[in-house]
Amino acid sequence: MNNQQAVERERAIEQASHLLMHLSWLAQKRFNQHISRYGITLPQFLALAYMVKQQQCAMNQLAEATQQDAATMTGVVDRLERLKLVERRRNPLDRRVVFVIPTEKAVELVQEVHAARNALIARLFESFEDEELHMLVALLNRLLASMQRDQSEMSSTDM
Amino acid sequence: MNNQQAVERERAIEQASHLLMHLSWLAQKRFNQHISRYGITLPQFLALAYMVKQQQCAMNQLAEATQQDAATMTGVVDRLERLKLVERRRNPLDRRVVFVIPTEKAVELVQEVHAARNALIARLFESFEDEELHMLVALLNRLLASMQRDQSEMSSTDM
DNA sequence: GAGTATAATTTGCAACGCAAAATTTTGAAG
DNA sequence: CTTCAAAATTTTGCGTTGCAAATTATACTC
Repeated sequence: MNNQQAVERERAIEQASHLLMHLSWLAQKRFNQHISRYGITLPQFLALAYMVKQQQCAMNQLAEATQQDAATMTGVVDRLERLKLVERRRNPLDRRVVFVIPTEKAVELVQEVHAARNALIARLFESFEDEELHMLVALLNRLLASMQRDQSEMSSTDM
Repeated sequence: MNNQQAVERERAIEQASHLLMHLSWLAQKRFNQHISRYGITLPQFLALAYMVKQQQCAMNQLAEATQQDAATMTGVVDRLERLKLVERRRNPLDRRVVFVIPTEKAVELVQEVHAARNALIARLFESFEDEELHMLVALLNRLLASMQRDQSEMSSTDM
């Protein structure tokens, strides 16, 4: 009954907790491994992918969007610049802000990585029925939204 | 029909691919943030948690279980030792191997972190019905298994 | 025009991650 | 018993991330 259900839910939470940690650890290792073949790192790729989607963005946004510290972002963009994957350009309207712009090479790279990544993920889901896959995607979307909400609460309440 | 379904599946794979990357990035940031309050890092915690479960293990196993390089593991264990969270002890039967043993302090720490983490995760799932939560756990379990299989294939075929 | 806020960068330090070399110990073959 | 290859761990060295604190350049406000 009610009590029984509460116990079961708690057990499920525990499992979910462990699963999420383990899974995110493994997934990240795997993604990193995959991306390193293209000569860049995961933080670099995340920044690059966001830029390609936005066409152009300030260091500011970039740091917030990828959840990286501004100081860290400077270093990441430095390395991307060295690799000729991005260009920095000051905003003439407000010379404090720096726009970062992906090069052609970067756009191609991101597409390539995405395609390869999708192939990799497709293999993982081979044993999943269409329905299960869709269900999982829907649930993960909600979880992600929940995490993002949590994150913004965190930063607004300042801990 | 069939074609239609294939297209939809492909789209779902794409979403899943992006979701997994984004989610694992966020989750890891969040876990790290959470764990750093206890004065240790995520790699350190993963090693610690595994040790506590096993009571005792070789550097070897520890590295494999946590998917970290043996050389990296040495450093991680060094720091845990400095924090008095583990002890190193050579195996008398084979003096090449080093057993790592968690201290009392470590056992308590792991429990504490787990409890706090569960509370954190419980908040994330507040809007999930019991049924949805169980469904997600089941699906994630399968995904994890799939990833682990993939991982071992990777290492056996050496890329 | 002085003072404050904002965007980015710099500096400095600790932890990973990983390749390559070195060390210690084991086990097997001659 | 000696020699030599294999195994477990550590060391060395280098690049990247992560983050706190200080700095710089620019914009905005009074």
